[in-house]
Amino acid sequence: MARKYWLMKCELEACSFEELKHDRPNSTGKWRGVRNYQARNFIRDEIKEGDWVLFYQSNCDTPGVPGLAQIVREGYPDPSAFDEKNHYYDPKSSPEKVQWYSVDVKWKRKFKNYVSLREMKGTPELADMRVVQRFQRLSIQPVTREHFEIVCSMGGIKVKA
DNA sequence: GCCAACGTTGGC
DNA sequence: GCCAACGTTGGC
Repeated sequence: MARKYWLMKCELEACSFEELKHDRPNSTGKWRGVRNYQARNFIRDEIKEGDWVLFYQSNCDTPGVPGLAQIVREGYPDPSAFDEKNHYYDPKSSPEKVQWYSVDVKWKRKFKNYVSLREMKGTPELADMRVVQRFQRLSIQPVTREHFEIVCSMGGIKVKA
C-alpha cells in the first residue's frame, strides 16, 4: 500500500508542534476529539501507519505548517467519547458501537522555515490544495504527494517519500 | 471579536 | 424528510 499524505489541524492551544516534540511521551500525540464524520472516515478507513502528516496549527496569529509528523498508530476507538467527564463525551458512542476514532502521530521533523497559510495561498501550484480554499474547515484533509512535496520544499527540507 | 460557511439538531 | 435555528470552525 502506497504511503499517503495528510494535513491535520491542531489548535495551537491544544498542542503546538514544539509541545508534541518535547512534552509528549515519545514525542507522540494522541489525536482525540474528532467529531466530524468526514474526518472520522479518514481516520477509521484510510489513514495508515507510516503516512506522512503536515502538522497544521490553526487558531493562532500565523496559521501554518511548522513541520512533519507521521502516523504511528492507525484508527482505534476514541476513548474520550466514552468518558462522561470528558469534553468530547458522546453518549451515542460506546465500546460496543464505536462512533469516533483516534490516531496517534509522532513528531518527525521541523521545517527550516515555517510555512504559513498566507504563503501557501500565494503559491499558484497549491491553488487546489484544500487548506487554502476559503472556509475549508475539515480538520483532517488528504494531501496529494505533489502538494506535500511542494510544502516541504517551501519549508526548506527534502523528504525521501 | 466578527462573521461566513457549513454541519447538526429537532420540530413539524 | 424538510428546513430553520443553532453551534462550531477558523481566518482575518
